[in-house]
Amino acid sequence: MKNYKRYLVTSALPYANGPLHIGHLAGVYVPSDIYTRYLRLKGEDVISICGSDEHGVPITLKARKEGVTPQEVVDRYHEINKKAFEDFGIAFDIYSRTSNAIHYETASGFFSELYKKGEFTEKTSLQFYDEEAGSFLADRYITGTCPHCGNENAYGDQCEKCGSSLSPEELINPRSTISGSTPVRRETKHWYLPLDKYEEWLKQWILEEHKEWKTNVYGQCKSWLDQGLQPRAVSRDLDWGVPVPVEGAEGKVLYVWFDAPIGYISATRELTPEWEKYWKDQETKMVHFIGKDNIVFHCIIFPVMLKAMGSYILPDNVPANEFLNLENDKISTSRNWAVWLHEYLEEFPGKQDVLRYALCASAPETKDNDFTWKDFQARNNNELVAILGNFVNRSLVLTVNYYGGRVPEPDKFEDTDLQVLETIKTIRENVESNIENYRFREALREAMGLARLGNKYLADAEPWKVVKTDPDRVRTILNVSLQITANLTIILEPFLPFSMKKLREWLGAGQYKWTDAGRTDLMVPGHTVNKPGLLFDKIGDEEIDRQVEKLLASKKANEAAGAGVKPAKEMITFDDFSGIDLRTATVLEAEKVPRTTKLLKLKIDTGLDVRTIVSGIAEYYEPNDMIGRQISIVANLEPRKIKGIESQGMILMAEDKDGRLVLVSPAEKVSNGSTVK
RNA sequence: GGCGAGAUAGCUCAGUUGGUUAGAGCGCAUGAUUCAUAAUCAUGAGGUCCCGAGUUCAAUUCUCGGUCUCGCUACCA
Repeated sequence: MKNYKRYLVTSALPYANGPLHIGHLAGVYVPSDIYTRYLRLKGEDVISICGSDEHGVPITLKARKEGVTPQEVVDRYHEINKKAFEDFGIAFDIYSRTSNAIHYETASGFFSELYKKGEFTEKTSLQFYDEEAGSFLADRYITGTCPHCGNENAYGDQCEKCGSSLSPEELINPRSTISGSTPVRRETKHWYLPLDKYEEWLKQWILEEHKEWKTNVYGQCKSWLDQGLQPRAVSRDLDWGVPVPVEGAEGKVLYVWFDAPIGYISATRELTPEWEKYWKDQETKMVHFIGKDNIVFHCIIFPVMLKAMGSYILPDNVPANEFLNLENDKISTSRNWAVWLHEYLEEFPGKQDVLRYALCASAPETKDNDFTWKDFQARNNNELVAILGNFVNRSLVLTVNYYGGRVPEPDKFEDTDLQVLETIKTIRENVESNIENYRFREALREAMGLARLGNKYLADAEPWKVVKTDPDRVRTILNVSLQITANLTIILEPFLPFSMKKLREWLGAGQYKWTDAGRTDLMVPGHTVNKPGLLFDKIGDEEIDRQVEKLLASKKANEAAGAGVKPAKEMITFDDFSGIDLRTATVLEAEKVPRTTKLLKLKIDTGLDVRTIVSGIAEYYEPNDMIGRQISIVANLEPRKIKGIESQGMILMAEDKDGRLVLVSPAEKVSNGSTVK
């Protein structure tokens, strides 16, 4: 393995449209912080970079909805998140943001340089502009008639019927799917990063040279590379973001996924004038900590950007984690199903390490994982309190009781003592190799093994008994216990920084280095230790129940507040209503549309005729369940081709807030073709 | 529907380049112990290693098919 001179650790930039929750922490920030703290403790030259990702469409939408500017939205969450990270002990060297000047300058410069080098493909096109919605339309927001097969509902990028690849301007009679209006053509120019040009290089770099990447990461990269890469637009028509620094590019900004990773670079520039040695020296090891949803950007797109620049280094590894669930349900910001970091910090003051421990111990490293408050409580009470806190307490209390807190001079080390002391080194090595391979769960388990070892040592040596017969022996036993305790402050420091600081204060110890772990003379005879407090407190059922209730309450509040219930539509006239021909009908045949998940093709008897309707209900109704059923339909809806099948009408369905669909049927059997009013 | 990842003790996870009794931590049971926040230590019980077929002397491990979970993607007037 290559020896590096310095490390550059990046953590995914949290998107500044909401507060941080435990999912972010477990997936990205706790691991990256452990890694960084470990490297610092080793005395490595390491910087840890993060910041708010503040551009992109969702933020402009949120701002519009709240009637404020995008800047106000990002200011709000940037402050909340920055403070929450600090209070939680995620020790970034800098937490920057992509709306600041240095980022604009960096991102702009990055683009310009690639532009000058001719790395971009430029494409001027007449793009469709929706005047009602006031924006350019992405390809898939446009439908129209396919020039090849005449399918009236081809998409801007592809015709689903004949399979041909299209560009929106080829469509005949285009329509905006946003407003339904006919879009106008406006000339617009965009720049594309030709990922395809780098395909062979990527294959070599990832598939051949980085077989050690995690299977989820490697597998997803392979899948992208096997499918073949397409040029990817790096600009967007939008007024929120870094302006494209090219003449004639007014009203265009850098695509947020081009913009955001450059944030790592601008944050580094903001941090240190020596930023280039972290980004451009082959002896720097760069590691990106991210969640699994970001793999393609950090493994394909950003590396291509860096490679195209020429002078930049590439990530050595991208340890992407899976997702964390909460109490058996997906974490959701909009449904308020989350444990918010800023709230946790208020409700569990001084317990940063407990959450750090719980999240690391069951981090979603290899598959999605579930966080439960019960597990959190058990981790605290049975592991932090019972194993770690207890051992520390035992050795310190005994020392205070027997020697007034003075570290005893050891008498004679017996085999058992030497074995225990020797094991510390083994544990250190195991923790080391696990951390360096991004296996933080296992590393933590190993590290806790030292506290277990301590408890066992005390139980076997029984100083409280021996003290009556052989006081000299007890001096050795407690000396060994104190050496174990001192070693704990080193080995657990990356995981539990707050508690280990406290423990070092009790020991009256200074700041050790990682390489001190394994030493058996950390506690010098004669040195005085302080009377200990409790390293961790038990967490009672009431506290846990309160959190669970809080979650359930937010679930109920959501329902009560009608979250997910769509706002009322505009008033219509009776004439408008009577223009809709609603009827009852009976399903005669039903089958799944091949190669789709949701679509059923139904043949129905409407009383007027027998016709075909395609409906997206396959996830809720089996074809067999549908046959013979009486349903309600819109009979005079303009026919539409779906997956090449003409759908002549629409089935009425009730859709609840979770998207579940239920048939709206007559309560009793009526004749087909009965009008519904 | 396509692609990727996962499925191993009650819970959270290791592991097996195919080979006799599949491991750890926590929980649970029993015993020991009292320096310690009823903490600790020892012992033990718990597993058709997702299902089916195939290859093999031998499969939890390899191959094929399927089921379920998650992500990306398609699609849902």
